[in-house]
Amino acid sequence: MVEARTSTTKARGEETRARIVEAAIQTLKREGFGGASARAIARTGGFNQALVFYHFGSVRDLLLAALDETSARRMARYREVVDDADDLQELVAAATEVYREDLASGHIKVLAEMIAGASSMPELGSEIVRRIEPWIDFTSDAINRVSATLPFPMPVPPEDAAFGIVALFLGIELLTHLDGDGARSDRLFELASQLATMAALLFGTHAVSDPGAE
Amino acid sequence: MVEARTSTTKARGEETRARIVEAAIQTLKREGFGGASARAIARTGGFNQALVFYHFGSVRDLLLAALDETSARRMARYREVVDDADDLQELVAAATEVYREDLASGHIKVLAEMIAGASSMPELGSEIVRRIEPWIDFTSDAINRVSATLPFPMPVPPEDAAFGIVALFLGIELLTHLDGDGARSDRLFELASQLATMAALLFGTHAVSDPGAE
DNA sequence: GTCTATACTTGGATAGAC
DNA sequence: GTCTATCCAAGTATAGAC
Repeated sequence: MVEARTSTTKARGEETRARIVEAAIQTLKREGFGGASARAIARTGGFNQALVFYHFGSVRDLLLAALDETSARRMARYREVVDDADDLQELVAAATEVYREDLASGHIKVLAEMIAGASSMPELGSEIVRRIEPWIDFTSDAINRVSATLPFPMPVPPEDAAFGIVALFLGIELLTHLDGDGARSDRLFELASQLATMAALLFGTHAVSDPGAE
Repeated sequence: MVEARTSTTKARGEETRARIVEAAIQTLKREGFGGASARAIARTGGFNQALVFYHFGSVRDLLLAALDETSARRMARYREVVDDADDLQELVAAATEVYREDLASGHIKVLAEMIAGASSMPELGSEIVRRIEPWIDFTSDAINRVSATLPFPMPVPPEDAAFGIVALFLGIELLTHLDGDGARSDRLFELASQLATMAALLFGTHAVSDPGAE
């Protein structure tokens, strides 16, 4: 069979593809949407500029592939951490942990750059919308799950709260990477954690499943 | 005196300057940071591309001037509306009103594009930080003022809350202009308003100035 | 699949005429 | 102060050699 040779070639191609995507993510993180040209990405990854077009057809499509990749990676990680959170306090703690990782991984930065960049690239907006929906759904599900442990019905529709939280994460990312100072966002998460604890003390969490509250 | 002729020339220059700044704001709104080239801005305003460099020296400096202009305009308007708000409900109502205007005026869009664009333009970040500080201070002051009317001490430091609110506005702007659908952000503001009303019913506002609470 | 070379386009910026 | 013409740098994308 010719498969042996073909699959080796294919494997090399896939490897290169991955290197290009990784370089695109790094470049988006460090130089933003405007700095993420085929040339800049190739410089970052140490490969030839023409490879971008061979493997992805256009810079636009490479950037979307980069967003898909970082999005998939982070979604896996968020699920890991957030699915373990059974009440509001744990959920806030999980969100804090995972957000700190994101400052390093650059996922939210990549997302924010792509969203802002969409204004100057036709047909990009709708592609990005499709890629954000899963995050709003994910957040919404997490809120739903936790709200079931509250002693009173959630005063806000989970979908709206989810939209707000995703927006907040994006905004914090924009501001935090602007002055390179993470102190203010750290304090904000710290604060959220304290408020969650306070809410737990005031109202008692697990009230639904805790017979003592009845 | 030569002043008569000079002042006329100067006036024409100032007028053109204003036209260029206005065109820059429009272009930033519609085509984003990446689309706001000297040529695109000149097309929007119907003037010559070289004027950008004569009046502002560089595109970068024009964009900063545009941010200054829209920022000053919106700050004046925000003060007008927010300074009238004496309690939490009124403050939320004022914020909602003014945010709806911003969707049209494009101020937050311009700000968000500039922040994201800063990653790909050296030395831009620190200039923008300077221009955001007043907004955080303004928000912080408003929170301070309103928190004095609460029957209990604010459980969150106003500066941190202000940072969070500015971030939230930025994030909402990014998401809202992405799919061109303002329904979700509308619901979010609606929700904030309901929560403020709920808080007022539960705890009673104006408790500090209301002798009945003592 | 990867590289070099190159065609073509757009953008920042300046010189010099008006 | 404004316009035309132009230079130069950087970017997208493709052709064709390896």
